Amino acid sequence: MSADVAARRGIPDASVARLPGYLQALTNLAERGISSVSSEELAAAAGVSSAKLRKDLSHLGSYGVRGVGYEVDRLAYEISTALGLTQDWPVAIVGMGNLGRALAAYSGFTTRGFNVIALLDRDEAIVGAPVGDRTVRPMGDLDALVRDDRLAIGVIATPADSAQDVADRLVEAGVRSILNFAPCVLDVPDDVMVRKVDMSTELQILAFHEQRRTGELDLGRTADVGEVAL
Amino acid sequence: MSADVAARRGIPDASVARLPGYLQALTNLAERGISSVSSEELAAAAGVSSAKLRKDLSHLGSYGVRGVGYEVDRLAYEISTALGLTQDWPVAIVGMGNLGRALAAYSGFTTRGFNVIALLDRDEAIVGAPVGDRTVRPMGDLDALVRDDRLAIGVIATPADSAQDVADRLVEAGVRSILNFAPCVLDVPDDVMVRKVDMSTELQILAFHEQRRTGELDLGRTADVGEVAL
DNA sequence: TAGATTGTTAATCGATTAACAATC
DNA sequence: TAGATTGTTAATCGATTAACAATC
Repeated sequence: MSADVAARRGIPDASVARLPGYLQALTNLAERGISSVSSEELAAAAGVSSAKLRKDLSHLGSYGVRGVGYEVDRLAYEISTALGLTQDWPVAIVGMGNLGRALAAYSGFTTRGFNVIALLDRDEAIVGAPVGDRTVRPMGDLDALVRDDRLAIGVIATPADSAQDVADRLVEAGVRSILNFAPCVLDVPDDVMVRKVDMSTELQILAFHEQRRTGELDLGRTADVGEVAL
Repeated sequence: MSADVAARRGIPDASVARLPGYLQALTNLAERGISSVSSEELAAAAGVSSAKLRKDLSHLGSYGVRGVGYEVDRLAYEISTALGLTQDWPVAIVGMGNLGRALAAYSGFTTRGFNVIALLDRDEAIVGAPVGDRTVRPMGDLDALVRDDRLAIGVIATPADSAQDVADRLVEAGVRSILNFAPCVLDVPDDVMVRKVDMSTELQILAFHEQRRTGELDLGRTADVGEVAL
């Protein structure tokens, strides 16, 4: 199977998840005026092994030159294309609490490939209020946003207890990609993709390893004590 | 090997990453007054398969009852213990921009298992300013925080270009667990654990699938065109 | 006991890694 | 050509899944 066909078929999820990191590293190199890079160098910049990088890139096609490396601009373009970032995706943020406001102000959103076209909130008391240079809109605007502005991605920044309701409304309006910041599992149809960002989950994973670290001192003593009866 | 020993040895990373989700689902059930749950029900609540749930829990020990299920409170306690959440971990947030302020106000941080003991910023112009009911402190306070307050986890909420510098200072002060919100790779010693939360990475992954979805209409036509020569 | 559900096994699947032939 | 580095192969590793014996 040619690389071209591989690119059209499925790129492994694990590879897709690393492409943004490569793109970021390449953008960084370009800003520093570097025009060519080896897999070894790019892998180091992205924090992965060079074998993994080359394997990942091989799913996109063959854009390197043996003995030389990759042209930074070219590879960045190819990854952007693969990720679908050559067009701007309209994004709406729902929930104008602390987090929602921070996300609305976050420049990373508005840069490459995304365009925050609306801020919404369920609470009528907040609707109409200004947030940055935008005005908070009611949930009822969702249908029009999907229809008229091709809204594709919904960001949920509400508390957990209203997240499912917001998700239902997004799906009903026709949004099929959701980024969920609320600490809860969303129930959506199979054709809707949800990705979750959860800070407390990440902290808990850190706590696990931190505890393991401090607990290690005791292991030598407890390891041969034998099993503890239930 | 007994389950007890398995728990003391390594729990697979993939399992550890799912434990917070189980804990969340269990907390939810407890709040709704449900005291017993089967693997099938809990798995549905956490959004995983029941086989995966049972396999994950088996790494912790044997806390279910065959033919009955799991006691909600007991299992929540065991997972909390495994994750190291029976103690409070002191956390410092570095970077008091939009995101840092939102994180400082985020209640999810202050609840179960974590305690935000300090907000810091590199910028002397911000140091001393109030954020919520706290005062922004200078980076120089890090050593004292680690020494006197057992600071264990550092949250980096700075722009990408100062994140590495902040990470260096955290490591120098003795912090070995870092949650990085800046969109960049951090270079740290092997014994320091970094987890990354990156919203634009998540958006880009959504864009990939969104693009694939809309591109699917063309696949029937292009699939049998044959290979495109490089 | 009969029914239900866990904990574990073994098979499958997908991802990672090392090594190297291809080739610039 | 000689040196360097890609793209790919094959081996290894770890994670997922289905099935079921153990047992409440």
